[in-house]
Amino acid sequence: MKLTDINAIQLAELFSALSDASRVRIISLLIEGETRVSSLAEELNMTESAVSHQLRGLRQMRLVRARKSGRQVFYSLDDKHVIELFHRGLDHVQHG
Amino acid sequence: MKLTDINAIQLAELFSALSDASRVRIISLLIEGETRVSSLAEELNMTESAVSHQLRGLRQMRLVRARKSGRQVFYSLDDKHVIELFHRGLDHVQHG
DNA sequence: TGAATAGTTGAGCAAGTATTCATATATTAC
DNA sequence: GTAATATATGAATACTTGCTCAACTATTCA
Repeated sequence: MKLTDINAIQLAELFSALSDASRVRIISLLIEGETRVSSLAEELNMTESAVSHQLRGLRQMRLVRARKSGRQVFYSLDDKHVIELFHRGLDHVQHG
Repeated sequence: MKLTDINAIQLAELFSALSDASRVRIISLLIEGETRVSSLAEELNMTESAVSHQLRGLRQMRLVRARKSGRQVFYSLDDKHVIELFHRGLDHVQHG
């Protein structure tokens, strides 16, 4: 496999994006389409602050993108590879 | 996406397996084939104890399997889905 | 203008994680 | 039997992470 240390760290960071149930649920909602922060918070039953903190991490990894409209901020996925990873993982946990 | 809370947690756990650089490197070596603990430790420049602790986690997630031979223990991958996830992730970090 | 709303941010804390170190167990060699 | 080797394990420690709370910015509305 001959993985560089850098690659190992980058891979770990990528998978870290999906290594928390809150982020998994955020990604799953964003797969449906662009969603604003307060809607995410409501659906996930989390505070807006908590959601915002997670979105910041996802933004820094360039996995989501923010679009501001008035005082609302709409988030959407910025990386389709993550969707593929998500679906592969879901297949795995759902049917072996 | 309609993800149950259970599914979200399971997904997060699955991705957690690859969310640490040491584990990523362990998996990458095991993709090459069955390897004993001390070889992993040497190649990864980690103590055998640290490797053993990580292997325990991977074993509990049923991602690796142990085969004992004399006083050595050989580990191999027990879940080919993880290899696919690994390769998808690697594609992503290597060429965008 | 001021009040209300949507979201972000930083500090602080509790819980979780990866490693080290010392010890324990199992197997082999003598 | 004892000594040496390979690995596993528990405790301790340092670090990381996810959340809450309070304060802040930006925008809309009256």
